[in-house]
Amino acid sequence: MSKFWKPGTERPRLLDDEEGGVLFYSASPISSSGYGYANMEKQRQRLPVYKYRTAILYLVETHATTIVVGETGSGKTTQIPQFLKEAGWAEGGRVIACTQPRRLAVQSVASRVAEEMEVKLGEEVGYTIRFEDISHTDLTRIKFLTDGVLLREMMDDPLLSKYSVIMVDEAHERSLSTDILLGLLKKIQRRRPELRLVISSATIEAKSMAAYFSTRKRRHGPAENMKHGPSTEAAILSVEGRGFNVEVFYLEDPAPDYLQATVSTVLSIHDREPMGDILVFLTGQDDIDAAVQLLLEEAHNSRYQGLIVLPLYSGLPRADQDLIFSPTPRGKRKVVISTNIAETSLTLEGIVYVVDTGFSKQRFYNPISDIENLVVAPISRASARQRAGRAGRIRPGKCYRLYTEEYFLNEMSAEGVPEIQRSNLVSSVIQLKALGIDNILGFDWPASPSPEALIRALEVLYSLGAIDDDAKLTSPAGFQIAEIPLDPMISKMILASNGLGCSEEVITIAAVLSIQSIWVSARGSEKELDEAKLRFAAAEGDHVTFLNVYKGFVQSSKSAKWCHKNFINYHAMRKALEVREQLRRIAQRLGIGLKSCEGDIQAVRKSVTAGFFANACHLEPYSHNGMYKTIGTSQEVYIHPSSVLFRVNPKWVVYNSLVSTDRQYMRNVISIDPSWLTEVAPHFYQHKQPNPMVH
DNA sequence: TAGTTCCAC
Repeated sequence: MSKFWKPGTERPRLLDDEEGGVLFYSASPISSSGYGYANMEKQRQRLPVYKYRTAILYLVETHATTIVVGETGSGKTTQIPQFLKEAGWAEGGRVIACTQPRRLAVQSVASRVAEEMEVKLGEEVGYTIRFEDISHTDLTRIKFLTDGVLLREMMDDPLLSKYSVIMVDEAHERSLSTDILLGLLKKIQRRRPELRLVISSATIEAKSMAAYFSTRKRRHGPAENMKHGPSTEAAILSVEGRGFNVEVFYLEDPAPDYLQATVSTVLSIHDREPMGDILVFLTGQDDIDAAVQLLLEEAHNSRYQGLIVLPLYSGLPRADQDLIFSPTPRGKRKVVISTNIAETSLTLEGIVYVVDTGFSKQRFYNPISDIENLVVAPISRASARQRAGRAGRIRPGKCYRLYTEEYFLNEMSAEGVPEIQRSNLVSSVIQLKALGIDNILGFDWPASPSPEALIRALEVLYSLGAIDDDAKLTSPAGFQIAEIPLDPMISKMILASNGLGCSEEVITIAAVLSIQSIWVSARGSEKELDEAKLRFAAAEGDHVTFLNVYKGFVQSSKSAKWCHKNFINYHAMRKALEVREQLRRIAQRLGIGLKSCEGDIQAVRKSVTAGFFANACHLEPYSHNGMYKTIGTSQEVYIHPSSVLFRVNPKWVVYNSLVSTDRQYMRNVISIDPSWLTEVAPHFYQHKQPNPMVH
């Protein structure tokens, strides 16, 4: 039995014990199915946000920016856009926008609001996400969209002039596109004082967010301007949520092995606590598979019968993910072992117990080495609170934190590092350039990225020919690269394929590169996967292999069965088709004629080189273990074992990306002729001539 | 012979 915690021996803690933030109210819940007699309007009135209707409308009327602090279940996302519409903010052809970081949220919130307003989705209430525009130019008054889509809309309409109010939801998550959007909206406000912003944020961030939106440069215009316009001080309004109390327990002493602590805590809950499902937060597939294995072994023990153990992570095949949502049979207890996908992206009903290991995998970017790393790191207090909240959705719950209270209060950071400070910024910088933001280093960000990361991004864009000596977008290349919604290196590859007569093929490659993985990696069938890969493997490398897979998929009439037989992820292939179709349309708009090279693979390889010349590597002479060195910085790198070129080790290669584990591994590799480097990127290689005589 | 949280245009 676990020696890490003792039920009943610790003082129960409510979640509002730190920093004075009231996080969960124990008001009685309302499920949408629980009140058969209540009509939609009555349900709306029961939401906590309803009693703030007048206050919200007053603040939006009188303030340029209103920050609404609201916890899960407050109803802010579905109700505030409706309040605004009812108050007239959508009159005169104007539109109310509400952004979300995730596609799924956009879809579900939009259909909920259309239902409440009793209108057809896509007319008065609509939504837009990538690949799906369910909105109507003339009819739609409330529009839900991802923040990425709204950023794209700015390319056509930089002042977002059709919107009267823009609500940015989940701003506390500090995703890359949310932060860029906030920075741009602040700029737009200066030009459009009539625009209103509503920003939904979590408790702790609210003040710094308000300060960000309140600092306004003094204008030289007449004072009357300020008198008649809305206040430029951001208003803050707090709305309680409607979760249940969640009791939080901490370890008395730090756990030496969080995997073991997880297993014993789960078994202990199963042993002593009333029925209710358990959600465990671990870091990645490896940990999760190991924990599932350990628990399944225990489940054979008769004491622990009745445990249904399920893994959950994004790479899991769809059918396995769906098991999570099947109802728990009577007398059984479901244990879901998940990555942080269950923290925000997926909501599981029926969870009463949460086990929080205090770690997650996080991306970190080093602008000096230009390498993005995925590392296991401690979560923030905000994340810990979010995880705990997952236990309080259907009734009062319990959260077991596998770390000490002292650690939580004194060691954990209050907030995570915003994504913009952890990422490669090449895509973001070109997007800002395309919107006319010339002074990238002076841009007023909600959280400033490091100057090194910005400079590195500018360097990459310069080497791609996307910006000139004055750091201005070049015409037409820079504008075209910005227009294509992909990594600029991939966009450059597509542009180059035009002149080389292989745009058909290169667009396919670009589509496949932009999705996670087209292979099915089921545990225990690695050998079969490798065999399947060999059926498609091309001597030139992974990019050409993708072309073979795509061809086979199309020849099979896009069959799911064919995919299954060949260890190919059917859903990934469907997505690749969608991306390909979008790229085809954009290419046509840019005047890139669709042409097939009819098997002239050298043209394809040259196009890849034209985008990824900066990732060129050569095999170390006399290397026995396949060690390569990068041309630019002479870093040691190796071909990833999942590549078809693994152990083939051509002398010269370019790679799509690096992953760092114990070594730096190149993923998606293609062999090249080094003379192409000076041919496709003379400006880049004129001072560092790759020497074809190395071998 | 390794193994990747998540999101998005």
